[in-house]
Amino acid sequence: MVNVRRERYREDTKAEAKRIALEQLAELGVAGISVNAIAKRMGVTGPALYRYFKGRDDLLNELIRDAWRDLAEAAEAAVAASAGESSPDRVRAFGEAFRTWAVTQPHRYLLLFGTPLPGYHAPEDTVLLAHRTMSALLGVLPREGGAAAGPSTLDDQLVAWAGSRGEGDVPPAVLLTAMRAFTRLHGVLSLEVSGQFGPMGIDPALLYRAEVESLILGDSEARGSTRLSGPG
Amino acid sequence: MVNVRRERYREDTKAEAKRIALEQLAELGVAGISVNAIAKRMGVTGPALYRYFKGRDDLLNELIRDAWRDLAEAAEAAVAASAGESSPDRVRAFGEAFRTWAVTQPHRYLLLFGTPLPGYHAPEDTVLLAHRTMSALLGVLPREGGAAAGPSTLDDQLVAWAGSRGEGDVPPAVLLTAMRAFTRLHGVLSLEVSGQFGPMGIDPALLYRAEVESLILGDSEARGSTRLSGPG
DNA sequence: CACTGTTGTTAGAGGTTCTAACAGAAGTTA
DNA sequence: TAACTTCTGTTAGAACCTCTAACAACAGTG
Repeated sequence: MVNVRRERYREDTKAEAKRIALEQLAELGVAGISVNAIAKRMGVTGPALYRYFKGRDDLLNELIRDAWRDLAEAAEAAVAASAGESSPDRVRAFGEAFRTWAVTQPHRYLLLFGTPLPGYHAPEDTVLLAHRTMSALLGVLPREGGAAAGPSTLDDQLVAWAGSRGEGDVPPAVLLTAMRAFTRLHGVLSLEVSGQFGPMGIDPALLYRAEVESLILGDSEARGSTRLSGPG
Repeated sequence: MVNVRRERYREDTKAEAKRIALEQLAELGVAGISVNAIAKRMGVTGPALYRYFKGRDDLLNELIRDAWRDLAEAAEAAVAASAGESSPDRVRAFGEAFRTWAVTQPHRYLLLFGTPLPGYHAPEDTVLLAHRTMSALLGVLPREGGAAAGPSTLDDQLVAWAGSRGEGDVPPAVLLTAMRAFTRLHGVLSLEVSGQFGPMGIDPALLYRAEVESLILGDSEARGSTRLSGPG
């Protein structure tokens, strides 16, 4: 029998350290996460925490992995909750869940999508967790014809990527749509959580929803305002 | 006569410090920028540099301002060089310039669009420099009808923002197009420079160009693949 | 009871930002 | 030229940081 008691204590200690680290992250960003300060707040000396994390980077990597898992669960929950609804409504549900997750904890969103840690390379399990969010999005997109979607090179890359992730049956057109949906939503969210809209006095939620609708409508409203090349 | 000689020496010293800071930024990110290390590399002791920068944050703020100016100049150059061409071609030119600037110095792009420095609030002159890039984009978009573009609230905010920046004559439809163009391009670039496409094996340049074309075509190709709501 | 592994401690090396007090050089003015 | 002011550099030091090493105390096991 492996000492389950020690194991549990160890998990609790790590969890509390990460909880405090998230508070520091919210307050002063990644640079504000200090192993020493966490230890002090837990009532132990600095080096004690090095029994639980190989180093500061190890702690940060765990925070990143936790965040990816958390985001994936939020996306999957929204997708599951919208089961049976129309594809547009499910895309809206995904979009709302994605944005809510981001704006309620912008520091965690930035941990995933902001400036990467120097030298960071996502380990395989983290890549897998990150893919789950994309997979949730793929689940609510309609499966359309298998015609070529974009440049053949891009199509090939998309198919290869999906195949390596166990989604080999998704046609490239849908993969491309998912990818573009993701980059568009992220484009708004990224600028929002990094405060770029602040000085402009623009409500990013409206812009975000406009982008969601544009994806759903296939940008048909573009004929009215977004289209750059006129009829003449 | 104000001491022009000292002034020049002072500017040169600051410029060299910032040059080294950019090298550190490229190598180890913002966290790798050290006033002490810069001073050592310049052959002086650490505190000497505090005669030139109030503190580390002051140095970082200057790097940010420089980057915004540099980006604006790149965008303006592309727009100027494409004078006389069609609007779609000018949008392409802007898009290419924007992307080239970003991918040739990803650390600087991340300095502007990545995780913001904790507590950072852009001073007015920096906001102005940031706006110049957006202004360049506005310059290559076709001026279309003044019909309502998005939700009236958003339209109002866009008009108010443009008005405060001396672009009161740009109709909201064009402002909205510019804003959406910017978020879409940034969406791809952001994920590219933060390395998110790496594990996917996807070439972001192709995705980026697809987004540029989608803006130009008013997403008419959406009927083929991107549209989510089918005809039936 | 003895042994092993885990968890905590203190000490310390080497790094950081930044302030204070001081020395000397450069520029200005009488 | 001499005196004065300003600027630029120095060293010393406080207060933080990460992380390693050596040691003590504890928990669990044969």
